[in-house]
Amino acid sequence: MRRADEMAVSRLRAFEERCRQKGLPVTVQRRTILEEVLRRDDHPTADDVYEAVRARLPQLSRTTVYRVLETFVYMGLVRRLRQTKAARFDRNIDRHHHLVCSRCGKVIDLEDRTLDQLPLPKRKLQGFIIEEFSVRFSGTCSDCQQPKE
Amino acid sequence: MRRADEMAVSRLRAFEERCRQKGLPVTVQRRTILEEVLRRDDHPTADDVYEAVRARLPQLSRTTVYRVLETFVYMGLVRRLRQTKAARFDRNIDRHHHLVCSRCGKVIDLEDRTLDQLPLPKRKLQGFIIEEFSVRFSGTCSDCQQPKE
DNA sequence: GTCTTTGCAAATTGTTTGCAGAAAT
DNA sequence: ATTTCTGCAAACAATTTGCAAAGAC
Repeated sequence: MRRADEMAVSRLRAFEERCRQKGLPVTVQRRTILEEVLRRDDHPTADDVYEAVRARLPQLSRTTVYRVLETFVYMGLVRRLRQTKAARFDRNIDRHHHLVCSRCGKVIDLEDRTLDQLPLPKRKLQGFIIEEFSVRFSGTCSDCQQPKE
Repeated sequence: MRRADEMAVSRLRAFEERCRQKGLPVTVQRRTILEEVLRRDDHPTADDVYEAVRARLPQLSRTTVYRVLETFVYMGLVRRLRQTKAARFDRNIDRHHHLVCSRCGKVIDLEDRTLDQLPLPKRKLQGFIIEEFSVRFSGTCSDCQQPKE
């Protein structure tokens, strides 16, 4: 079993655990949507997830996908990104950074221990209580560098 | 004349200059919308700008605001932020960072020379040609820390 | 006069809501 | 049995488009 699969399995267990704690039902939709999001590293939009999961659950509605993803964000299982017009969902909840292509909107994860160690400004910055940070690099991805057109 | 006003005046001149270079007409709408955006440091949405400018140009349409802001982004006069559901526009085009309130969505600029000096990863990172970067801190702003409710 | 922009209305895209029936605990 | 979820239809929010008239150069 690959590393990524193991991670997904343990995250699915954690999900069921947390549902029980909070009294939330574990439904097929929730499990299937979570599997899909954990499987992907391309930060799918709600609609991407909908299209992908519909293959397995044909009666699934777009509304449910939105609602379930919202629940996952609330539970801290996935993260919502707003770098592009449609929100994208990120299975990676650890501190990490992003490369965003300014032409096609593609978002790629960047793990970088050096960046992670940016000192979190000592607690209050302009009255804010800082909880997280991440660095966003923007530029042109390799696909978008090609086309002369 | 205050510092900010001087900046706005020179930016308005730069705008007219660039329009001439590119053969783009300088219209009342464009000048008025640009004045409004340069006046504000609160990253207004297209709709905020529309509401504000409508006081001076009552016949202005929302469509025009969207189109004009798009043109400004294209010309490099302002920057578009997508931290919240509706896009916000930022008059500050120099390298800077943001504090984003995770409750109310407010975005505050952060100037920090130390952060600016993060070494831009040497040219190609995962095939990307990096052009810019910025650090985004998220947390709870002072207004949102109060309400017990 | 020519070319681009503007305003309007309508279409699109992304997301949310109300409600009745279905599923999970 | 109780509570929460799901699907549907419809509402809503943000943004975009087609087209004729108006404005800038």
